[in-house]
Amino acid sequence: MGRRSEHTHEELRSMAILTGNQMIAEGGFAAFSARKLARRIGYTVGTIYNVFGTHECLIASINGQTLDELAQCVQQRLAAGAEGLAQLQALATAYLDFACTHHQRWSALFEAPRGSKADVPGWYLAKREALLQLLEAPLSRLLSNPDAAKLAARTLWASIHGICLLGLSGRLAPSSSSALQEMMDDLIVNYLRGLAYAKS
Amino acid sequence: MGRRSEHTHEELRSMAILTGNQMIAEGGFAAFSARKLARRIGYTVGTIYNVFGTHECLIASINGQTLDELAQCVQQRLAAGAEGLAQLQALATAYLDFACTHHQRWSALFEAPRGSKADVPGWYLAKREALLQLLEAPLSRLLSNPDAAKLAARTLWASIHGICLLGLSGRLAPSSSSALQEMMDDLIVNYLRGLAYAKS
DNA sequence: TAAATAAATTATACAGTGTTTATTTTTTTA
DNA sequence: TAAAAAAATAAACACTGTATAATTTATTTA
Repeated sequence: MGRRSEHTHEELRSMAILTGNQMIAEGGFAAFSARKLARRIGYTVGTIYNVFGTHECLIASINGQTLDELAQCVQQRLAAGAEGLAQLQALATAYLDFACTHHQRWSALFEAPRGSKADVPGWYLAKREALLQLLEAPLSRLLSNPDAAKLAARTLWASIHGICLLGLSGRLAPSSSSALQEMMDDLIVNYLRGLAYAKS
Repeated sequence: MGRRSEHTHEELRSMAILTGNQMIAEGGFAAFSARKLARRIGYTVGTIYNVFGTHECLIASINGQTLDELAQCVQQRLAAGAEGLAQLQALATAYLDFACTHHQRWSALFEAPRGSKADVPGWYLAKREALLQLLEAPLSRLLSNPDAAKLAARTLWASIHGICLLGLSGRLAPSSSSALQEMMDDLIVNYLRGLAYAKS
């Protein structure tokens, strides 16, 4: 079979991203392969490589979709209108909730074999940076010093991430959802209280 | 070639673990494969499977060695005699230093494709638990409530881990060693101060 | 409209991988 | 010395990502 023109380039692209995410959601990152994906959308590996170029870029595209949904989830919860500490807690909770609900897909964000630093697409880095900004904004309102806010955002971001990662991968003793929620609150409440008392 | 008896079972075991760690240190987890390992120690894949049973168990054995060295590193720094906050900072610094120095091997601890929860060897879980205990001990001395100490240990452990992971994998904007050290101190100092003021 | 060109899809091949099985060689045992 | 057990290999299986050549269709050109 040769050229068929049943789907445009963009259609193929979104079909692949959708199906890829389904595969990961069903069987985890390990259950994903370009060949299986191609078979599921009724095409061949070659077509996949025609559209995405390389395996790494294919995965980045699939994970990019997950990042988008994650960002949307967090942003939505932020719009609920909490302020200060409560806002940060809401943010962490939203992140944790998403990671729990879309366990496999969220894990896949970090299971992609990392090649050289440069071949992660720029638009993917931008999506990640946007998420970090969501955390930095409320911290800037809480802390007067902008540099301190930047540092606090990165520290909190990495810590929140660590709790999710170790918790959801079962590398931490009690990894029930509520136990993780408790750790999240513990982290944010105490870290922020520490920051507040640092001024005096 | 059949049986040769040039090396005992235990010798083969340690040869494989040593060489496996070398391979990971040189080219990262992606550069590792059972076949290459076998070739490097002058044997065949079959022999590797004879000794370790499965790929997952082989990797657990290699990573177990890394965990041992990590624990030794941390314990050594703990013996330096700091107390309280300084002791926790020393612990985090030791962890970060090890992760920096043995970047690839440390990363490999978390890059192993995770199968079902049950097929991680029990002795491997024990090694991890021992590391967590190193953190819980000084916290127990700092906090009167034992449950609070347990929670604090897990929260801190996961957070320290998150900073290392995101930092060393380049998923955080400035990932220089000193920047990570700054984040570590930021986390520990403020989190503990928050805990201290919680009592009053 | 007919021919030439470009584009998309597949088929095929290559070098890997983890894993299993049968086979061969060596050592130990009886 | 003969039989049994152990250790190592070779070969095969079903995969994987990737690259290239061949084929079919659509588009453009003459």
